Amino acid sequence: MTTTAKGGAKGRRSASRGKISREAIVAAALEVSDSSAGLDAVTVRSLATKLGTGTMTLYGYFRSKDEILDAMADHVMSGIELPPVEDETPEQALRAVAQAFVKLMTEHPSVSWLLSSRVTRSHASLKAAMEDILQRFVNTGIPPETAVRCYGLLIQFALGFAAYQAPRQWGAASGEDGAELRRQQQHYWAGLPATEFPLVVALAPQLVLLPTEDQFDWGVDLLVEVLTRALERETQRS
Amino acid sequence: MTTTAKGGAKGRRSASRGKISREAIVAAALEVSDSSAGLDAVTVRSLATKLGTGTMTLYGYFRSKDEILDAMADHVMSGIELPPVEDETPEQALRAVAQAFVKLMTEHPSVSWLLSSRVTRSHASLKAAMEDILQRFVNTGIPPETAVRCYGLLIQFALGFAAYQAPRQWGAASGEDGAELRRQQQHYWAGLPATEFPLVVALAPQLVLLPTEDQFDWGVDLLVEVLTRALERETQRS
DNA sequence: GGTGCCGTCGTACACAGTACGACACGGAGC
DNA sequence: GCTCCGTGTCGTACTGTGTACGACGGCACC
Repeated sequence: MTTTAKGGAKGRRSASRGKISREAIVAAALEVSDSSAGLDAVTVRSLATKLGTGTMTLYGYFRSKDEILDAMADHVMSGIELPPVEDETPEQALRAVAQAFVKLMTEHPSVSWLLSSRVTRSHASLKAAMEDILQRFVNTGIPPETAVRCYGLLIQFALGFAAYQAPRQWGAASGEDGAELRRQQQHYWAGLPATEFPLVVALAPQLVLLPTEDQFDWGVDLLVEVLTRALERETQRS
Repeated sequence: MTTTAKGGAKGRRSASRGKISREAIVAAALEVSDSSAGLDAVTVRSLATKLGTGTMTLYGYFRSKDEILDAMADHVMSGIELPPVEDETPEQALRAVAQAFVKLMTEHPSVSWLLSSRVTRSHASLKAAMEDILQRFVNTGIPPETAVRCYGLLIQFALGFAAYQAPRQWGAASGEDGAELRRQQQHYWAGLPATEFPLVVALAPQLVLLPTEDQFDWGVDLLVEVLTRALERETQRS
């Protein structure tokens, strides 16, 4: 390490005085971002006042705000709950991982944004999750190279879904509920000139349903099916 | 319209004096965000100086910076190039749309972020594209409701892929090239303790390839295959 | 009882978006 | 012709952001 890095080290001697800690900061940040105002409300100052400290105190625990965001992604990712591994078929494994991901996303909607920019960034629990998931896939007989691709595809799908869904939830949290928001959106689409946008107008009810659980399940079903099929072909060829 | 909205109207009498216009602003913004510095570099002040005007002048053409970002997404989306429609199978249509999307994303990498938060936002060319794509799907015999789901799934996949890939490209643009970046990342993964992360270490070469064109094609192939299969089942059941 | 170290945080700076109001100009009316 | 006004331009300033600097104060150790 080139810099002295006295501050960010994890070793900090048991939080000497205050009840403030890395964990407390991350918890506060997640609380803020998940409730109402979204990621934008996560501000160094807002976190500081929420924790009852000065702004600059936080910089004793993190070198920058970006590091706080990383820690948030890290923390959320570490909370991924995979059902215990027992004898699994590839299909079961794929589905379990997909569902665990989407659970994560719906619990921390705002963090999907973080993750989509930070999955590649390397941190402890993130890596651990990656290892776990890959291991799980390989255990079911999926060839390692294919396991990587499955991993990528599933994450990508889950992230895309969450990112697509998140704005609605934010809107919902900041006032009206999701159903009302959908209703408005539907009327907007339905209100377009039918001669110009016949399909959009006709399919308005379906369009607003795009970011629903149903849609996600549909996608997962499809993905799992095709992945398992591809796997079968692969294994039986070799 | 409740407000007077004298400024933002499109009608502005032919840009009276300067060569500045809505289009010029959007073009400058895209130029900035696509080159080197990414979306963060798109700043009202930076755009103004790039256009040789005062900062506040831009607010005569857009009501807020957010509106500029919307216009960027709008413009990019309007540039989507779908091959001419002729007799298509559902599979061909799905593939064509997927490829058009990813082409868009790779041409304007930074904008994938915009789109993933703004696809649902309703603007002219965005809607037009949606209508076009839906129409195309329906023309090949895909039932309208399923067409909507295919649309959602493909967009989601493309956005997820682009978002996953974009950070690398940014990094690449701001100094080293992509290959070098991948090499570093690979060594990072390979350098983890092998006892703790055996699979990550072993699969480092594959992991860095995740955000590659190949990976995208693989995903598209899978998606298209499974969608067409689902379609066949659906049509033959009814 | 010093003495030094380290966590805390008040202050300040650069930069973001944007509201307000002054300025300058081109055309309409006399 | 000059005046007046609408409209496009933009200088200034306000709020809010992330963060560097340096002063303060309490604890452990000699």
